[in-house]
Amino acid sequence: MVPKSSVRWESNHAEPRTGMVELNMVELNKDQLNAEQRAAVEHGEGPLLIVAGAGTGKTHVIVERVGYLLRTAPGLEPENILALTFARKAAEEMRRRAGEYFGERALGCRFSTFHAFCYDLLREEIPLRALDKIDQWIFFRRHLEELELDYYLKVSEPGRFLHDLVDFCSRCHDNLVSPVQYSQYVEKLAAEVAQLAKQGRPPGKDAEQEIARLREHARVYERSETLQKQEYLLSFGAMISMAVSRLNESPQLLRQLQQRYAYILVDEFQDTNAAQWELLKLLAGKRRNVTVVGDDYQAIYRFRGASDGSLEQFRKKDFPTCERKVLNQNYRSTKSILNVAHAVARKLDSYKEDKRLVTKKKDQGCTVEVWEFPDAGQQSEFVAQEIARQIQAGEAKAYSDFAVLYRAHRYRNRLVEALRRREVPFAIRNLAIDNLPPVRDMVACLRAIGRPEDSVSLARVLAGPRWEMEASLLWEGCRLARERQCSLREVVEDSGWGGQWPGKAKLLGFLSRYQKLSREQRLLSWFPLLRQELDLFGLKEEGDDTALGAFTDFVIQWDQEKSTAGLLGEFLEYFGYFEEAGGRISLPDEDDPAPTGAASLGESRQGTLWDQSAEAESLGKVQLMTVHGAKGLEFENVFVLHLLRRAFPTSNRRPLISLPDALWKGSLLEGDFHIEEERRLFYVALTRARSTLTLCTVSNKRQQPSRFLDELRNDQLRDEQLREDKDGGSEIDWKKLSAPTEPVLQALRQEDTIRQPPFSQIERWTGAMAAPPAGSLTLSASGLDTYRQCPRKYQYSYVCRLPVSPSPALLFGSIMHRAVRELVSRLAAGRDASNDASRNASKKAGGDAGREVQQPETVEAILDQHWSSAGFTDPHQESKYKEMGREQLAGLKKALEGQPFQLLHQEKGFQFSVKAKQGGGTKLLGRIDQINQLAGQDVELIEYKTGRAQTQKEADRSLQLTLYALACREVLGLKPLSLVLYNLTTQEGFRTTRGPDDFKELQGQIRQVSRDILAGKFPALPGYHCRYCDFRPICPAYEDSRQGDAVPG
DNA sequence: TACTGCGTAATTTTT
DNA sequence: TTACGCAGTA
Repeated sequence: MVPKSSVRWESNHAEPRTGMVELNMVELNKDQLNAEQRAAVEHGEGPLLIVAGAGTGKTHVIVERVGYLLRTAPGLEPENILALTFARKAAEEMRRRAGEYFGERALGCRFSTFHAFCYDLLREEIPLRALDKIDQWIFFRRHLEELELDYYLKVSEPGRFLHDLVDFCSRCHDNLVSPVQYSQYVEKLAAEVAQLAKQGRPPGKDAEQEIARLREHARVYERSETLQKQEYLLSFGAMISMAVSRLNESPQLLRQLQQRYAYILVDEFQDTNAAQWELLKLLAGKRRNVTVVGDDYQAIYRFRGASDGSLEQFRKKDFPTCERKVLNQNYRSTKSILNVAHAVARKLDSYKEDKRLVTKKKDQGCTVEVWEFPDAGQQSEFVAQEIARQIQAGEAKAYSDFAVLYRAHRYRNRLVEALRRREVPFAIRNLAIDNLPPVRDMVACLRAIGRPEDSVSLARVLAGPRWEMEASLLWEGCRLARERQCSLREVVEDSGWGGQWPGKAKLLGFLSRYQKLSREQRLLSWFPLLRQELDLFGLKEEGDDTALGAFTDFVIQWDQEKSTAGLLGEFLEYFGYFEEAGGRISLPDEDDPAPTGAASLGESRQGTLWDQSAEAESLGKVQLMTVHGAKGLEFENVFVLHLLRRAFPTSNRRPLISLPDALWKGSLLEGDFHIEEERRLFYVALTRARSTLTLCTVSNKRQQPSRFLDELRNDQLRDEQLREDKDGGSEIDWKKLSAPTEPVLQALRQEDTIRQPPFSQIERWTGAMAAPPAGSLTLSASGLDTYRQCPRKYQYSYVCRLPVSPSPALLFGSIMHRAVRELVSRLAAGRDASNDASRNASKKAGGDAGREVQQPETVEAILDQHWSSAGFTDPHQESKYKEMGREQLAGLKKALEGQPFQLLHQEKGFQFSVKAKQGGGTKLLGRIDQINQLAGQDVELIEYKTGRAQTQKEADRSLQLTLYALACREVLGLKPLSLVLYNLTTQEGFRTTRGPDDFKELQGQIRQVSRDILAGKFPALPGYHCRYCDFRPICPAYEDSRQGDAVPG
């Protein structure tokens, strides 16, 4: 892994750099252009396509061409040059270099991203505000009712499909499909379907449903666009498409721009989408002085709308007269690395022989290594160990010479732990700070102030040392709140409670002081004060400032750009949606100017998470980032982590709502385009390395190496056999770590003991609640289920008894249970005595009472009688639920009408004990919805479900049903011959049975769970269910430990 | 060649 | 919760 000779290009960097990663080719002096580069730079008029492979000086050529044009084009002023790219940083970097090479005059050129260019263009006319994806989600969520969702509405989770809808709209913009055009497309289809029906070929229900679904897309797109326009909001996609519209509508403006921008240059052209492409053609006008630079192999952004084959299209379709220049002299990587990269490129559809990269480095460089590990833990340990070793041995000079790349952020966590253990400094690009303890403390504090009913957040706050509360008192308060069915806050405010608690007055004063402020003043006016006060709590640790600074910026931005009155309540609503939409707050880069008034608030973002001595500082930090994040960067030594099946390449996930082919501009996606894109991503990863490249993978029973590695190995074998093309084969050293090395073993041994992230105080307090008093354990079916899903959730809910407000879905369920009970009892009564089943039914309907029960007014009346709005916060959601309730009740009635039944019990409570082998027993509690008599002691149990329709399999496996059947036999002395799980959503009942073996198994499970509970075993079992868990604000599984610093630059 | 059932894992990001 | 890939079957 040691470079045989350390070829260093950065002669102007005598000292090791600290963290700062330069874009490639900075090192080349402007006069050092090779022949191809020079030809590209000195191209005259007309369209020019520069196909520039990785490390061939792409950006350098653009900047040089800007300089060349300024020097040579007669009468050309800087403002006549427009240089466009995609990332803000890339645009800034171009501008910086142009200034550096050609002086101040060059700064007069326009260096911009496509988005910024369009945004500015549109804002010249109307003041607009940009909406990112998350904010667009929130916008949709707030206007849910106006969108009139039907197919895409899930009542229990109204935001469920909003990302899909937002993505769909965005794809329309990318392809310049307007709401009208989409609607026309749908109506044309609808007409065709209708035509078929006329011809006596009924299209079937599927087609009708499909049309309805498409119409819903059209409606959402049209409505959301109208609403956004009304509020002067602009999504990313709309920036481009609206700019194109504006240019089309205003020939004068277009002419003006065409005259102004005599030369247009585009970097990373392979990432353009149809809309950007159209914009470019418009701006280029008749002069067509467009220079585009790109590399098909590095097109990795099709998932966000970039069209396929932009470079080919440029040449073949729109600018057939263009000149094509290929840059293939690579200044970055060793020959070994390029050989491996070539082996990958060769497999691409867009492969072109003339693009083959040729290294300018003189020696071969060291062999590329592929390491296979028995598990992911050892993989991370190895990488961390290897980096530490190379620094210690002097094989590498600085930590900042290392980069570790991964496909997705989540593969980073283990590595972070491993690096930290070895005290290797590292920096993470795009680090989200949302789940860091100080930020969570702050959010909990804001919620405790603004939402008195939020007991979970208050509990987190109360655990802070400042309030001098004992853990036992907190849990006593929680238990009391549950008993009184009130919030923790109400208990705390009760003057008769907590007399022995010294900090009580201080806490109440604190809460009421900020509550008053929060109702009267903008959040921003008192937020710094709160932050300062929290600093005094004694919880502050190193690095907290950095994270809290980023959160402060987030609040500032919200206040200045997104809020109306700026009050806390509005912020909490916004933030709740922000979290639900999956929003992340990232650390800002240190070289960015503070976007808002952070400095004026006395903030500092300079704090680092690592207290480094000056000596350590000079070694920089290992760079951790995703492969996407690494595009455009280069590093001396690159590790690529986790090259596994299903991890890299990932498995394909196509969008839920796709734009029809007929509306897709640009070439259609053909073949296995997902694998193609992943392969290009792999290519990008490989070509980041200058001297050493190490690929890591894992192989065991469940995990297998990536197919990309298989391909490399097969290629190598084939080449060795053929020996025809000495340079063609990838020379890779395949290594396998079968037995962990001693340092790795040591580290793994340490893992359990050291891995104690600085969780919030409440985590320690929860430990005090470990064991409930022995011998008095009571379990319900839901308690049992909860423990099995996540023991920690059980602890919060049943042991600590933290009060939580029931979710709308739960409220609906309990209302429906009561309503169903009434309906069933009326139906049963109606059958027995066919007179007064319904007082509300009109007499005019006449006939027997059984029919009277079917009158819709009765359903309405029953539902109204049991409905309570308490707990529903969203009126639209409530009315949707009520609508569902009506349908479900009506459906049930209809279903029951056809099936006579003998009602024996309703809501029948039970209680019995399961004896433990030693010590006391466990008391089981529950209530059975309905018991019908079949014959004699034979009965049928019915359990109603209002949520997602359960399946036969779920009925067969349901613990709840087993428990009820057992109770039925043990307590009621009845024989449960049949158990029915009845779905009110589908009016489908699944019938199942339980036998002695099932009861035995259940009792065994109950004993096991009881033992674990009494032993205080409450590990958190994180999973998808965390999304819906009330205890997220205090759960350690949801809390990141502090991580590395943000990458500057 | 489809279908069905189970186990596993849930991207990447532009002002 | 859901959707995909893989293995086993009609």
